[in-house]
Amino acid sequence: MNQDYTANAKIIKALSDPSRLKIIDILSCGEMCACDILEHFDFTQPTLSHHMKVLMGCGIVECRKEGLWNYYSLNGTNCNKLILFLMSLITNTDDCICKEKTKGGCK
Amino acid sequence: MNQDYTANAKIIKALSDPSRLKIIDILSCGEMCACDILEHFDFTQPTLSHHMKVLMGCGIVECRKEGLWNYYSLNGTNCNKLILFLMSLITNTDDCICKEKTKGGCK
DNA sequence: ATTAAATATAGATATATATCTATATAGGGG
DNA sequence: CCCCTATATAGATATATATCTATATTTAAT
Repeated sequence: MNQDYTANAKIIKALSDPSRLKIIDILSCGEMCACDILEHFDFTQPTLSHHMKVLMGCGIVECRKEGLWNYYSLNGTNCNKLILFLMSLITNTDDCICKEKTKGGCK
Repeated sequence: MNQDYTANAKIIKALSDPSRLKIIDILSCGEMCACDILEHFDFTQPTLSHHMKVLMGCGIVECRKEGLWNYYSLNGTNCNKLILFLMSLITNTDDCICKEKTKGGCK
């Protein structure tokens, strides 16, 4: 399997959860500490910790530690790369995996 | 949980698999029947059937039946909607879920 | 040093899913 | 009607994951 598919699938998988989409939405306003993010949700602190780990594991979110607090923010570059990947994926480009259509019968 | 998050998470989850990303890439060239898509993969026909069901279930792929063959194609409108959702998600907009940053301490 | 607060980790559980083999269904051709 | 091909479904299995409770770690303040 092409490495691009695998690497981007990991990022996309990190975004495939409603709670994590909401976290991304929250962080789009700027950096925020975990305890303030948590107030937007009904789940427990360890669950948020898990979600943040997933989002950081794929490079879409970064963390700045300051005293007791973890300040999280979006990695804008990686967000943009994901958008560009998806746009190129759905766009018929010259280097597309298939060269010709199959209209009029298979094989 | 906001309905947008849930609905889009379902679409994003459908794209969170390397094989399904490859299928999207293949379909970006135009419609293709299942048997021809299958030739790009090592897994079995029922597995492809499963993947196509997932991709259709979220509205990102459509199917046109013709005789024995199923011709699959991307739903361009829904692809575009997904891109737009992601772009609005990572962009700090007026209707963002959080109104102010938390610089300088939490709570 | 003790305490309190923020976060992380461990372990458990329930659910989802990617894949397989085996079988069923459906449509076309002879 | 019978066979072949394309696709779907059923059922099994192994793995992943979202969540919880309980506990550990880290850092600051007193």
